[in-house]
Amino acid sequence: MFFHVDTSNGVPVYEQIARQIKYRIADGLLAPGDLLPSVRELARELSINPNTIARAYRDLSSEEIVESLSGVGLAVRSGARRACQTQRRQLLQQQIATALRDSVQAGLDTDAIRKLIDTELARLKSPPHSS
Amino acid sequence: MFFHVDTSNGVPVYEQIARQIKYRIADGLLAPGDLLPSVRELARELSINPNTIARAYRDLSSEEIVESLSGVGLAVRSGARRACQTQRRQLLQQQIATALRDSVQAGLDTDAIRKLIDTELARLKSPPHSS
Amino acid sequence: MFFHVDTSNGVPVYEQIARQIKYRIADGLLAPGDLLPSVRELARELSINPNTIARAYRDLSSEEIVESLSGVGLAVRSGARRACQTQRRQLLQQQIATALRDSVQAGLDTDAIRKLIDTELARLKSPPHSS
Amino acid sequence: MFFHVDTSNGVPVYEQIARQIKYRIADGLLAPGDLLPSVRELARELSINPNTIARAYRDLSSEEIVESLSGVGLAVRSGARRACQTQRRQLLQQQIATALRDSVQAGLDTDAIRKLIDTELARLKSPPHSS
DNA sequence: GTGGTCTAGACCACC
DNA sequence: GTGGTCTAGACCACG
Repeated sequence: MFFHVDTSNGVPVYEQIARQIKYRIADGLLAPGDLLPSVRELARELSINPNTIARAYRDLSSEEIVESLSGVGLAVRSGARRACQTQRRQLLQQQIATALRDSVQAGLDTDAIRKLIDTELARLKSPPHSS
Repeated sequence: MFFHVDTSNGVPVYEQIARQIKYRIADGLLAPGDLLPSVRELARELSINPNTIARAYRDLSSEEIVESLSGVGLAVRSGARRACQTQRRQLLQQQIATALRDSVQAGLDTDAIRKLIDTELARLKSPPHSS
Repeated sequence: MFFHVDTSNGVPVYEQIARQIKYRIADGLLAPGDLLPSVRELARELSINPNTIARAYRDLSSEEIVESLSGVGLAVRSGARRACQTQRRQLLQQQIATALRDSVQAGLDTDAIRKLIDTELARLKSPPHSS
Repeated sequence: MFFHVDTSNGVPVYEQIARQIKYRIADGLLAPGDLLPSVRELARELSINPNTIARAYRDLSSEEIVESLSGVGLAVRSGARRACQTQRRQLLQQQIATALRDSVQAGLDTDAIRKLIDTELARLKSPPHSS
């Protein structure tokens, strides 16, 4: 279990963790019945306070992505994959919608927006030398 | 001065205001030498805490977009337009880049992304019933 | 704002608080737009750690019962009353169903169950001398 | 020995098991002198951690419902039936009392409560399609 | 002033 | 061993 957490980008750590777990579930890397890494283990691994991990796990629980098997750990629930896929799609869709809406509201026309997008897509395919 | 503020989208109110002022400057609607509305006037107009307006203005000042003419108010500085245009482009570019990068990282291919974008652009032109 | 918390009955404190707030909303004692008592204030009043109150409030937030007005506090959301009423009804219904099911599973017949219920209802109307 | 254990209803598994054994004793299905199934046998049968069974048995022992016959197993004690019947009644009575008290405290009147109960009793006799 | 995040560490129930 | 609750206190963003 390798996660990437960036403590300095504004996004709460517990949310980064929850999100990455959801992505793994969406991709089938974590299948229903699989156990999440234990709170203490993941905390040690990421050098993060166990409570922060627990917070991420609690959120996943209350979203019914995982369920707590008392004394055993947290297991991915059966309907989780589909839910995670849906969530991811909605999240991206909303993010794109916001970016586009802001662009329009900032006075850019459709052509200018498309140009921006093309530039970025091209850059993603062949990432620049540095920044 | 009419601004659209949305208190429930996560973006700080002061930043929404500062950004919209920058956009107006970028478009030439606010020209160098023009005065911003007074803090208390704008606060009343938008039904917003004056501290919030003050914070937006302070940010604009420290970014050297506007300058304080003592006893008069805050005036758009001479080099502001160019700076605002640059900032706007960078901001949108970064936002779009993030959305696209996240989409790619989530496993969507270029075609799927373009499809999403087209859907959203169409929706922007003819906004849906409610949603 | 008076709440009754019992730290020794197994039910988590944060849940007792959240539940009592929901009941107040269901009864209209807290109307949409009303602010909850501040975390620190309620913590002081109940002699409870602020984090515990915050946990209750966070749960109410993620259930969309209340919304956070940045820098202002937590306000009851518009659809909250109905949701709280529904939740309360379901909770009680489930509790009663469980009690009845357990009674049946324990071998009691319908008449015996009804007798138990009548006894308890009578006791509720005229509470006993001591325990 | 067939038991119904539900790992997802909050009630500890060991308590569910202990309780069902008590119910059997109360009904005379397990008579004084009868042996409980061995820990490992019951654990295998229910696909449950042996520690959990052991915990249930330990509780029954310390409540003096069963006694350990060394080298033989756990046997139901002579006074057990009466005690189990009393316990069962008290347990159910308390559960029903709690449900009723909560209902009253939530503002339901006696008629509404009776209606709820009738609905649930009817449902228990002819269990619904699924739900 | 407000809520939100994170850390640190204690204690509990369950398996 | 597991997760869950609670306390205590620091720090931050927002109004």
